[in-house]
Amino acid sequence: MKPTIRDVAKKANVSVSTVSRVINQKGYVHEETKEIVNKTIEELGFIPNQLARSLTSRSSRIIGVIVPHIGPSFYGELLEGIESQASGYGYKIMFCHTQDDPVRELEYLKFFEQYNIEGLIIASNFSNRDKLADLEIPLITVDHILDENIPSITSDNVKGGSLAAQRLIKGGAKNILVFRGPSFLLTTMERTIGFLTELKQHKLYADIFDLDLLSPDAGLIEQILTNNPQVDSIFAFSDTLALVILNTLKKLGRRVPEDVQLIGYDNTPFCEWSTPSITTIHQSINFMGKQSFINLTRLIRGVELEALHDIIDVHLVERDSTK
Amino acid sequence: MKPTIRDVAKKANVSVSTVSRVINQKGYVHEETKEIVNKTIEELGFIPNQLARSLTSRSSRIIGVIVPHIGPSFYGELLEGIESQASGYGYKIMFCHTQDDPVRELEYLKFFEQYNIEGLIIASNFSNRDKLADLEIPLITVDHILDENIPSITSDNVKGGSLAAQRLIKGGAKNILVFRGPSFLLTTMERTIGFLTELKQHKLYADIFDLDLLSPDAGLIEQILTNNPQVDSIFAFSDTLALVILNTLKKLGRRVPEDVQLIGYDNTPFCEWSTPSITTIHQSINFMGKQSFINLTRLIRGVELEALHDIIDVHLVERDSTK
DNA sequence: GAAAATGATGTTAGCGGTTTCATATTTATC
DNA sequence: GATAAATATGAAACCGCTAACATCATTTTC
Repeated sequence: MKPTIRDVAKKANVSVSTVSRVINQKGYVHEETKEIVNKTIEELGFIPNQLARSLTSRSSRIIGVIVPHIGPSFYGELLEGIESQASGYGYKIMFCHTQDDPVRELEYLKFFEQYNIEGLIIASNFSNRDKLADLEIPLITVDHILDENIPSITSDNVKGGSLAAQRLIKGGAKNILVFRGPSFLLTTMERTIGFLTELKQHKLYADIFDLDLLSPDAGLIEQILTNNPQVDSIFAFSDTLALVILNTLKKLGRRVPEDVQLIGYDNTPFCEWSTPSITTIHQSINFMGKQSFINLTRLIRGVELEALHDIIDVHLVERDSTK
Repeated sequence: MKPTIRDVAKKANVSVSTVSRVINQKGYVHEETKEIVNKTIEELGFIPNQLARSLTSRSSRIIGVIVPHIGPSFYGELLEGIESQASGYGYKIMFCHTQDDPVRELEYLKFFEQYNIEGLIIASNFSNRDKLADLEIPLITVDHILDENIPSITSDNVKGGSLAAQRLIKGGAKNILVFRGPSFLLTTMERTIGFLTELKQHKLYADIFDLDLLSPDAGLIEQILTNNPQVDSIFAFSDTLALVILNTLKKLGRRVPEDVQLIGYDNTPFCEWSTPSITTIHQSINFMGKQSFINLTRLIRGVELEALHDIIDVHLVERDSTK
């Protein structure tokens, strides 16, 4: 049986409240007593039961994280960022992946409530927004903005789109194609706006196609590229997408970047390993994770946030797929 | 304030134990009473406090998962497999990533103990093995075998090595290079054994180099390949590695698969998108995650495992990088 | 129809901590 | 030296829930 605070108290010949004071470094405890208690804790290998502590203190030291999935790059890295920051603050994270299923969202929300989580980070496109309002726990969204009033950490997608446009224009873009993600995503819209605005200033425009960012339909891409023989510049909204496009271009005998320039998004490692390597927009995903946790702890402590919506900078990574 | 079981009891004009019986569907409750209680629960939006439940029932419904990191493919997918299975069983997972740091391992172990986790899945090469023995909670390792007596789920790495060898031999392999991971990993050793054993039967052998599987040193690879102009077949222990090798080969003007055949490992999505696409060994990572959770719940319930060490099958995925 | 079994419900003692309050001992203040 | 303030400790209530036990009504059994 695990030793409890009472075991420690008995062995150290003090009361449980004294032991509690020592553990929590709170209230008056004589230096000598403290030493005895600490020694006893050590001897017994006593580890306070966080579940019991949470019951009285009302702080579980657990935060919930909701992501749509984990497998491919983005969310895994985000999760890693959040977790590394959280552990430094003595918080544990409980995560779940909803696969964008509204029913699962609700299930998980209930789970989280049962465990008295102190805060919640949502990195998925949450459907049950009204339920969130009832939740009454600090909440922050990452990579999405669910509501004006819910604090968020997002990447500067407008700038990302803008940077991509600038780079393609610099390379002499005339006939431009955009392969973007689903249009209901905020990130998609923002990048599109940034990109098109920049083009407009140079009296350019682009044709836009909506695709799946993670497992793009290679056949569709081939068809689009075949139908657009004149294209000289492409902006893809994920590196994965860029990779498939690159491959298809090669297949069709178009040279990159000589015939067609290509820019991806995310700066995933394999951009560097393709031939040619892929120019891309770098997002500081890990940092976004860390920052979201930091802001969440502010909310938990009731400290005002510097900005309700925190926008993390992006930058262009020049490689060989642009002129 | 969140409603408690007492609030429900008072409003429904019953005792707390009756409410408890209704919640847990345990013991005798009159059908009518049950309905009243359920209705009251609904009205009040009562959600039982799992922390308090855990305190008495001694089951936290939390399991811990330790991975070295999450970012790139393998562990993210594993985590996703574990989580999807766990949530179906009403378990929540708490995870941490240790970055193979022994100090962090211990910190996390303590964290987990505080939360009375019911079981632990370790997917990292755990250093503090003696501490695990003290832990007294069900434990399972994935992708590693820490100890003869600790149940494990691993991939059939010997077969994986063997399959790769067979395929390369089929393609006429004569001069073979192996780019593997760090030799202290069990997976590395097993694949090596499987591969070399198969070669030996055909009176072949291979030169072996140890590299980093996730962020391989491209310069070193180029050097090795330059020093081995006669090489006609390469087995890389990760797809990432294979991709870098592929790229380097192209750079050196060697054709794949005509001059050099290449086989990767893992079957990550981008194998399909490179030119040529990469032949690889498929591991059922998600399934391993699920299976590890299922076996863990057996251990938690005290049910005998069918096999202490469960080995998950692998298979070859033929693509264009082999002859 | 009395004894035994079953159904339905309540009372209460924990689970392992925290925290308030009471009490006792020092130390500081005028 | 009396009073106030600071230090040190313990007893006990409580956090929200479960579960053992007690009680009483209703059936079943012979």
